[in-house]
Amino acid sequence: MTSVTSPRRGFGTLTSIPVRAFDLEKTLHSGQVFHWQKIGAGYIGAIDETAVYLEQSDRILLCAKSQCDRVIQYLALDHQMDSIEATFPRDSALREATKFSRGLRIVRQPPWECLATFLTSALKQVSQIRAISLAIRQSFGRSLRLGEHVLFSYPRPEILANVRLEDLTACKLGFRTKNVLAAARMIGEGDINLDAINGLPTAVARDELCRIPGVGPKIANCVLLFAYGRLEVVPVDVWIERALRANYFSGTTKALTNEIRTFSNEYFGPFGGYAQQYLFHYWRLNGRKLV
DNA sequence: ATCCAGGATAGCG
DNA sequence: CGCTATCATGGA
Repeated sequence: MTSVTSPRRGFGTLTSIPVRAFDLEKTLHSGQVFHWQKIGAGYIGAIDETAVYLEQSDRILLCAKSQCDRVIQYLALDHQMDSIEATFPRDSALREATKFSRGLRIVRQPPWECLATFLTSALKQVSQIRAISLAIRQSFGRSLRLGEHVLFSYPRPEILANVRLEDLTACKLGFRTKNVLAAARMIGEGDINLDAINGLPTAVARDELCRIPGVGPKIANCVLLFAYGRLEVVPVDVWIERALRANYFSGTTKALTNEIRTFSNEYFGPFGGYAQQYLFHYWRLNGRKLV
């Protein structure tokens, strides 16, 4: 970190963090977090209960000096991308996806908002997940001022546990409403301890998360990867399944979903979560061109 | 209009 | 165990 500072209208004095193999926009728009808003050359959003402004130009990331440590942690700027990518299997599909997605980081998201957000993600498009996240934040979150802007934190489980069903339904969660309420209550009552999951082996942590209604293997894996830093975990969604079918099972017409799941968490290695996210990002933006 | 979306689950055989 | 219908809602 350097002492270079730079003033930005309304966002106070910003500090420069040198970064490499990092792309802010890719990271914030890769289907991990859904609440960041583009403002001019930068982004505003909440990291937990703190309002943050972020702006990147080339190999410099700007943020408020007092928030540097938090930002570095959240954006996982400490990940050694060269070492991580060196562990990838060397096939052409992943190589292409890696070239396209380089700079994307797997963030360290607060567990509760990650869990709740992915509970709302089932059978929804990214744009709708985003709309739901913003609606829940605006309806029940804490308002945070940032210069002339107002943004909202994700409401704590104790808050959501006590909202009226119809008020949450108004956020367009559809059939997922009752699952979010149930999750908020389990955590509010201490039946599930999200902090304690940090200390559990991944398989045990996954079982624990799956006790929550609406959480199955895929959503549990998303939370393990995006909130608990289990970088070996590979969530398999419809996009990844398509990408894997097309690139690794092209001959076999009827590869079972189960086989694909088994394959994915053995083939991609100790940082399979990153490989998965690169493939997801590439495949989602480029359709089926990659074969 | 019809199909699909970063799935999970109860209910079948 | 494996398979299927179903769950709200909006976008393509």
